[in-house]
Amino acid sequence: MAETYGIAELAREFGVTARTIRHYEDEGLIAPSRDGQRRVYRPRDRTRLRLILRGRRLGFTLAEVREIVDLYDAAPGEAGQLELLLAKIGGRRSELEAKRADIEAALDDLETVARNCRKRLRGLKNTNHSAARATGGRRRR
Amino acid sequence: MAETYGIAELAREFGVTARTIRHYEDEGLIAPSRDGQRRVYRPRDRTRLRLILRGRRLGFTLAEVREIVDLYDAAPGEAGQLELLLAKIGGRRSELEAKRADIEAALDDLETVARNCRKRLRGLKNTNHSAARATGGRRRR
DNA sequence: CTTTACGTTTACGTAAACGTAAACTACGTT
DNA sequence: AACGTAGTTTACGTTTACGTAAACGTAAAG
Repeated sequence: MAETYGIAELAREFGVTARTIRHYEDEGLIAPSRDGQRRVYRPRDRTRLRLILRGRRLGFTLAEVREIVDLYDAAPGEAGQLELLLAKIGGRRSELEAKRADIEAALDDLETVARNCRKRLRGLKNTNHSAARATGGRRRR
Repeated sequence: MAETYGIAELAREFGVTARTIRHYEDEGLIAPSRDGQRRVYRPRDRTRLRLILRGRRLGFTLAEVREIVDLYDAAPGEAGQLELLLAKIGGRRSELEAKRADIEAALDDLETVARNCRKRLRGLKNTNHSAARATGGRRRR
């Protein structure tokens, strides 16, 4: 067991460049172990990278993403720490729900435009058909 | 009627700076009318600004946002145009749905962490209670 | 008449998130 | 021995999305 990955391998899998992954490391979002000088990524790092990229797709900054992924491997800790962690999670959840609401709204808006669009299309087709039967020819007025 | 707004007014309402709004204009995302040199925003512009900011919150670039908002006031057009518009809308809808899926996944993940967290909290409390009754004192081990 | 509020353009500055290139190492292959 | 592949660090470059400052105009209020 103990699956490992090279940086190029990981980069290919996630469709990013090695530079990007190294950048995330510079920013403290990921911390692969090393075999001498070479970075060695393990499943745990792979998971983190997945979370990072998902965060980025959702428009979070790297700083925000770091805070989010850090929630995932917070030490077991004592009661106070756990409650603080829960509070942070609650905050992030609210943010995500707000974004989801934005998305729903955007989808609704797009659907409205699409409906309008289809209606006009039907209008056009009917007009063409009537005109075709009435004048035996092209549209035009 | 014909409600109008100054740039500062609009900025306050949406919690952005005037600079930001002007920048959106520079980038061709909004085009207020003018009273001499001054920008005059009308309800239509206000709506566009809302759409722009929503797009930004969802992590779209200004270039993407422009393409999106442009879908909203595409000219009535002919059949071909309408179908192309519908196709574009379909594309954007897919993007939004992908983002929504990302959000759902993120929410699920957070919920899992929270559940674990609460479980450990309950564990701690029970340990404390038993220890308190058994030893009349603090936890530890 | 000056202050205050709001507005304008122009232009340089900046933070974030990488891109890109250089210069080098190390390993397995041909 | 030369080559390809994968990796490393260092460092300057670039794009995006504004921030910030300068210098100025306009109009109502004290």
